[in-house]
Amino acid sequence: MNSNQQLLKGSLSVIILKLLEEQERMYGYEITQKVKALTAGQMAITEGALYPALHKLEAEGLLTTETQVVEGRARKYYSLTKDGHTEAVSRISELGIMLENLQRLLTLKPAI
Amino acid sequence: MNSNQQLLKGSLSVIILKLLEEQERMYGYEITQKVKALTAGQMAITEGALYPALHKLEAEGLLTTETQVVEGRARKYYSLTKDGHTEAVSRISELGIMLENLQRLLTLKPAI
DNA sequence: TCAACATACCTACAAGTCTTAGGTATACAG
DNA sequence: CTGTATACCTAAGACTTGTAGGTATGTTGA
Repeated sequence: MNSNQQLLKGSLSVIILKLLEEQERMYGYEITQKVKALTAGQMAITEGALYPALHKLEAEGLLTTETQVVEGRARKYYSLTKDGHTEAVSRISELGIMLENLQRLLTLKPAI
Repeated sequence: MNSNQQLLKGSLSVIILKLLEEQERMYGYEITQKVKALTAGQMAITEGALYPALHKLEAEGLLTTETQVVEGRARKYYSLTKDGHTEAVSRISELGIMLENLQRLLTLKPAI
């Protein structure tokens, strides 16, 4: 089970919020590709995790959607609401602190 | 729910393995205190998560235990087995990569 | 032509981890 | 003698994610 593509709990929704902070509108498939590209294929968001996460963020009022047909295929674009932006800033900062702490723990030197 | 003390899924067992890499023998309560100290109180391992995690690592053969009474109280010391050491090295490296990827994603600059 | 692959969405179920909320017991300080 | 720190533990539930499916269109190459 522990392929190195596994995500860390709680990070997915923050990643989504972060990507939407940097790019006004994104659709699901685009998000999976972007993450793959940005991590040189080392991280992969599964669709079974992504779509429910998107729907949850939408239900929480953090995202709005707009469906559009492009090249014969339907795309559902997501963007941040005002609340979404606020939450994004807050959650990104929290996760940042968490990552710093984890990195500090992992780079400990033995206290002889 | 989202107190900033939340852990990231999968990180707890790696933290345990890492601490035991740096310190031969540790007991549960000691681990909770060490993590609190090393992160300036920003991260707290709950006992409800820690003890099951320790038991699981032991069941997997990565840790061995030795109980000892100190100052009237029983302490259960955990240390790495040979397999535990191997797994520790591997999991620490994997989590490191994951943290790097997450940090890269979180520190993205907008691509105008 | 038609098979395979990329694009694009979705859900149900299971697996797994963590939090919450308890429990027991000893030592020590006020 | 009450509260706090130390020290262990478990059960139940919440929550997130992975697995494994499903549908459908467009493109590419054999």
